[in-house]
Amino acid sequence: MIGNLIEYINSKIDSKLTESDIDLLSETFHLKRIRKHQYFIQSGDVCKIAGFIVKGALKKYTIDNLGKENILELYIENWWAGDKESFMIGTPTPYYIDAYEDTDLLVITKEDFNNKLSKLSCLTELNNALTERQSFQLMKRLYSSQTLTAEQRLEQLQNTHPEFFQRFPQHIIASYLGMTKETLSRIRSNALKK
Amino acid sequence: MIGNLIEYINSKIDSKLTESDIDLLSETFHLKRIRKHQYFIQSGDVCKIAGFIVKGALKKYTIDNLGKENILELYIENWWAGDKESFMIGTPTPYYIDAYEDTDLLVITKEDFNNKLSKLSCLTELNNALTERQSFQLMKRLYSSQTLTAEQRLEQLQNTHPEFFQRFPQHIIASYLGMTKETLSRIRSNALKK
DNA sequence: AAAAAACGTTGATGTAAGTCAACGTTTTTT
DNA sequence: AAAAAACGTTGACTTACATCAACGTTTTTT
Repeated sequence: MIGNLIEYINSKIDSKLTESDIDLLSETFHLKRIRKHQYFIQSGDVCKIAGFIVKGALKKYTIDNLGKENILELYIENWWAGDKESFMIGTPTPYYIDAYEDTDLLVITKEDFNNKLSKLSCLTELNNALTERQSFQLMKRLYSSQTLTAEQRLEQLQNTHPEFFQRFPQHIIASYLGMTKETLSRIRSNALKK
Repeated sequence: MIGNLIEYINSKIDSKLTESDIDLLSETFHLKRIRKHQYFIQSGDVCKIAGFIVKGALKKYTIDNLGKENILELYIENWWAGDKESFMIGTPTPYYIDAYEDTDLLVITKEDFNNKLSKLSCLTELNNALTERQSFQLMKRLYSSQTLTAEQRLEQLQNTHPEFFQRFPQHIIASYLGMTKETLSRIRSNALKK
């Protein structure tokens, strides 16, 4: 289990993790299993853990006053799940995250993150790099959301994250793209006719 | 001029800048004046400088194939202007940034940022904190863009950034909010009738 | 194996917001 | 002071996409 995390970190940093780094990681991260449809976090929670996905798939969303899910992020293997703002600052999260497949996570508490992992400078750097990357991608998604048509947004997602289409059903993809499942279905059937 | 930057940094960090820190900053940042309508960066440029706004107002936007501006960010005093992705990674920017008012910036080159400022750990930390904050805000804007009506988005901006309404004309605010100037105008006149 | 739930599609209809165009007012330029 | 540009508003019309509803298929649960 922890092997996936080690491999992931090594692939993202310039140096390599030492034996003692790996020991530290092994005793700090814990396995958490979530079955399909179970929550990882719920709106109102303070997000006290962050999780690295070893296996499985999750979705992050809000629920509006009509009970409709608005999906904001999709997560699969080798991604981090959680609400970073709530985790870092300690504010209640407005989001839900639940498992779309049975999922294995390696989780870490805020305390361990602050106390134990701050010693691993490569991890702090990795965290910073990921935050930065996340912010670049959000900028692009915001731009797409404001300026592209539903059809263009679909095409873009097919280019940037083709794997999502293998893992999530169409109505979830549609919500992630900010459109209804009916619209997505019609776009696809029109595309076929061409 | 540099006083504004010092004051800004001191207000954002836990400690205070030392005399030698201030000397380093003074010799690293340079004043750049941009007159109204001039570009700070243009699409295709590699963004080699980042700028702290001492006085003035700028807008960041793309231009679509019909020549229409899509405004992504608005900047005023005490903000940083630039395309961070292009600045950090060295890729050509897809954005334009130009001055909406005559603007004074304190700018720093990528080389100086890497070589000189890496010595100031408080600045690296500030940079990381700002990136993180930026990413949280982009998440909220993405959510708003995908789920709120034009009217709700306007109301939200009036709460979060009332200052924009003093500094930018309505058609710029409208574009920033992802709607047309006509829609914004109609929303406001409807709101008045209530 | 049967029942229930989840999923995807299609048609009819509704609507929020965009487009186009004209016009008055304010600001900037010369 | 005159001309030009920028700005904001309003009306008529269009459109992309949402909503509502029904139905067939596939997957999951029991």
